[in-house]
Amino acid sequence: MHHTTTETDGADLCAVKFTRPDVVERIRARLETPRLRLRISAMFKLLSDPARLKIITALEEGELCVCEIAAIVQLSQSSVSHHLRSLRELNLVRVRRQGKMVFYVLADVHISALVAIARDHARETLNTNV
Amino acid sequence: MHHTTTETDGADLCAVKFTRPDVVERIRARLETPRLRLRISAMFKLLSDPARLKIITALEEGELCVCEIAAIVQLSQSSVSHHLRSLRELNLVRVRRQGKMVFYVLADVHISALVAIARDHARETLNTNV
DNA sequence: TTGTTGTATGATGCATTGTTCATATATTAT
DNA sequence: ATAATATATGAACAATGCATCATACAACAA
Repeated sequence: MHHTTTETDGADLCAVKFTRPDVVERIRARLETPRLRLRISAMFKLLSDPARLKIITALEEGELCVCEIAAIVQLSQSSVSHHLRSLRELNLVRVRRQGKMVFYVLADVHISALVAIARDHARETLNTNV
Repeated sequence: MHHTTTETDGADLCAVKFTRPDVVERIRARLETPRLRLRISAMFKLLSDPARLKIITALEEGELCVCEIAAIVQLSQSSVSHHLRSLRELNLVRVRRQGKMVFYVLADVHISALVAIARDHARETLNTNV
C-alpha cells in the first residue's frame, strides 16, 4: 500500500494507560479485512481527483465518447484516457466500442450516489467553514 | 490545487471532428463550480487513505479518544493526530475535550453513508474482477 | 497497401502526501 | 513550582500520483 505502514501489531504503539482495552478489542474485531479496505480506499482515491470527479459528473448525464469527455473537462486526450483506464479497472465505468470511437458510462448507481452524498456534505459545510 | 491544471479553455484540446458540440456544451454548463468540486475531491481524498478509512470505520461504532484510535488502527499517536486534524478541517469528525483526553466522533450521517456505499460496491466487484 | 482518425499506454518529471522524529501545548497530580 | 500524561504540530524524507510527451494500436477510407 503506502509507506510500508508499520502495523507492528504490538499493542504498545500508544503509551497511554487510560485506554479501554475491551472497547479497543471489540472494534478491532469488527474492522473490514485489509483486502476489502484497500479496495474501498482505491475507489475513493479515484473519486478524489478533481479531473476524474469532473469526468464522473459529466458521465452522470449519460454515455460519452473519449473525445467528448476531453472537450468537456478540458484535458488532453491522453490524460483522459489514463483516467478512464483506472476508472475501468475498478469498475466505476463501463465501455462500449463503436467503430473508432469508445463510449463510457457509469458502471452502476453506486457511483452517482457517492458523488451526490459528498456533494451534499460539501455544500453544507462550504459556507459554515473557511 | 494540483499540477497547475491547464484549463486552457480553448476547445481544441481534442482534435476530434466527430464530437457533438451541443452535448459538450450542455454538459459543461451543468458541471459543479470548481470551488465545490475541489471541496468534494478533498473529502474523497480523506477517505482514500487506508489508515484514515480504518479510523473512520472505527468511529462508526461510537466516540473514541485519540489513543484508543491509535491502538485500534495500529498507528503511532502522532500519525493518528495528523489524520484527525485533516478530518476535523473538513468537518468529517467532531471533537470533544474531557480533561487530558480528546474524543472524536463522526460529524454526521453522510460519512458512514459514503463508506457504506463504497463498501457495497467494493464487495460486489471484489470477486468478479482481479 | 497507405493514410487518417480515435483511443490507449509506457516513461519521465514534478507535485503531493503519509510517516517518523522531535518538540510543543494542555491538563492534572504532587 | 515540577512531573507526568494526552494530544498536537512542524520539518524532513520516502513514496505515490498526475500531466505531458512520444508512440502504439485499432478501425476505417482511398
